[in-house]
Amino acid sequence: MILRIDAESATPVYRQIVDGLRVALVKGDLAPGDSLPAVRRLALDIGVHFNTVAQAYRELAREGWLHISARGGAQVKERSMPVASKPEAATYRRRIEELIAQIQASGAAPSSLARELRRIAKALEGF
Amino acid sequence: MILRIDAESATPVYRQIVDGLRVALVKGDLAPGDSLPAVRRLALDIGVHFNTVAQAYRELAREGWLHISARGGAQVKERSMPVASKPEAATYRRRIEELIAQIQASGAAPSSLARELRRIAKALEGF
DNA sequence: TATACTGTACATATACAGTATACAGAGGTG
DNA sequence: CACCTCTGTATACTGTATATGTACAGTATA
Repeated sequence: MILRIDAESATPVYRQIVDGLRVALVKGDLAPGDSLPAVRRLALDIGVHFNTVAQAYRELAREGWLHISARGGAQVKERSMPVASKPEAATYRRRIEELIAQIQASGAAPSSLARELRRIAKALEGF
Repeated sequence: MILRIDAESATPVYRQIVDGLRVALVKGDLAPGDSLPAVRRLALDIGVHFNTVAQAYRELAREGWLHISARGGAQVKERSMPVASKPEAATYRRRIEELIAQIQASGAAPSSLARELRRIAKALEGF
């Protein structure tokens, strides 16, 4: 389980878990049918309380990614990608721009940043 | 002052203010020497307490964007872009991927998303 | 000095994050 | 069946973060 948690970060741990797992789910690294580690197991690995992991699992279940059961634990659902409303670009443009501005403000070179964005854009075309 | 606040959002208001202003600062819409609205004024406009705005201003001052004084209020500093350490792409790659995954999960079409990323990348080249 | 404007400081109410602990459900094994 | 062991859940509790109310201090101007 490749999942780095930054205890210093302002974003809460449970959301770091959600974010990290969601990336794996969207990319397909976690495929339908796959089992996730038990909450106590993952909690031990990343050094938090198991309830914090459980909260993250519940959030992903709420989003439709996981199916949680008493014995089987958390499993990736067959119907992975939720059937949400297709949002307009304007809806998420601001959020991307805010993140980019934040990264730029931290001193990242615009050219390097642009390269990274193109790389991700290219990867997206594969879908 | 174009600054939309979403009271429903999970991200706290003061950080929405910081994020929104930082975009304007990085883009240059807020240039060195410009004065920001008084805390009570902006607070009235967006419908929050002025202390919440003050907290946002202090955060941006801490980042080196603003100079705050008793009479002059908050002004954009000459030395806008902070002299931070140039972070490696790997440092922020994960954060971008997390945001993109989140947007994808909400149902955004990858092609539309890729187009948006390229647009931002192109804009970055201008710097 | 009086006034009117800036941002600041501090106490408070409330919500959120993380943990400890006890619990309930499901399946295996004596 | 009784028991054990594994799963996630529920509740209570502590500390932190957010937003506000109120009082204050600094600064320019009439």
